Amino acid sequence: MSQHHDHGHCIASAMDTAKKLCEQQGARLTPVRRRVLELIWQNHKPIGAYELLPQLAADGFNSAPPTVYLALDFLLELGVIHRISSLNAFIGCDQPGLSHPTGFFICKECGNATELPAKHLTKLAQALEAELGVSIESGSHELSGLCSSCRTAA
Amino acid sequence: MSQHHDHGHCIASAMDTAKKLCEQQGARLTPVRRRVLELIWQNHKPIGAYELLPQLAADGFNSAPPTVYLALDFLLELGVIHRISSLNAFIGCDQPGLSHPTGFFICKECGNATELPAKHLTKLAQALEAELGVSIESGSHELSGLCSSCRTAA
DNA sequence: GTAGAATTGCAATATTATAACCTAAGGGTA
DNA sequence: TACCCTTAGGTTATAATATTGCAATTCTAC
Repeated sequence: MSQHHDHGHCIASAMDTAKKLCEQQGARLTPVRRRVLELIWQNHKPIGAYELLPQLAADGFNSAPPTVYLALDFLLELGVIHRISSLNAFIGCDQPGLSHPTGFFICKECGNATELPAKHLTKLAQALEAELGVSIESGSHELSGLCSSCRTAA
Repeated sequence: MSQHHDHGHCIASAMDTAKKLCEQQGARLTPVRRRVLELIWQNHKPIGAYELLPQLAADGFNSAPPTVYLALDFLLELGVIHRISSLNAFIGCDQPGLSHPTGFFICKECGNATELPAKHLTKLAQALEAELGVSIESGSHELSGLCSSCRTAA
């Protein structure tokens, strides 16, 4: 993800994919759900549930915690967002719809999160399964450091 | 980690390493800190801060949250325990003292957590640094599924 | 033995997330 | 359309996790 990309495209694409997935699954992308997804995609930084609440309130939505958590649960289930547990925050998924292992790199300077290429995560999982004799069903990988832009700037 | 290993050895070894690290660094392994570490090592399952509190109380220690969080922070800093953020829980480190990338496999059946071999994690980090142009400073990998014992049992 | 630093005790509070229960809205079918 | 059923959202309360700030104590170095 470059620093100055066409972010409007990111949002449009994410909303479009969510809409399609809902249609496929007979699920409803209701106003609150749609708005939560838009808010999460307002940039590439993870956002906390309690940061979303006042923004929902500003749009006239109810702003009690269950409102946002229900919407977040729905979007997680649909696979269009992920939870970053080390930050207690949520972020849009780059590759929604594909079932894939997930992980993020979060720049400690600019705060942007980049989804990790599934290829490497799959490879790691396979190596670990072979070595440990376990069967891996899910996982999360949360890395931090400096992104390429911030490295250059520094 | 086998199901029926000599766990007394795990504990003794962990306590011994903590003591040595403290001596090296001029840090103090005070009674609360020692006890928290022992409690964390009572088995190989991650344990939450609020589960530790009543156990500390039973030993006559103060049992307000800051007590346990101060001790946990100290042990994290010393590198003898890790935090598993997807569980809001803490677990002893197998290889304390070595600076290494950390990750765990947590069995969803028995709850035991196994530390992932650093070798694979290092390799992943290198591949990601090359591909994304980032510099990785820290990370956590939290995988779940069935451990080999539970797979066999099932 | 005293000063300064580190540690602990203690009370309050912040942050994140869920439970329980009720009301309202959509959507299919007679 | 009218009805029923299911899903979604509203509301209140509370649970679970974690931190802040300050006072009191203990340790260590000098």
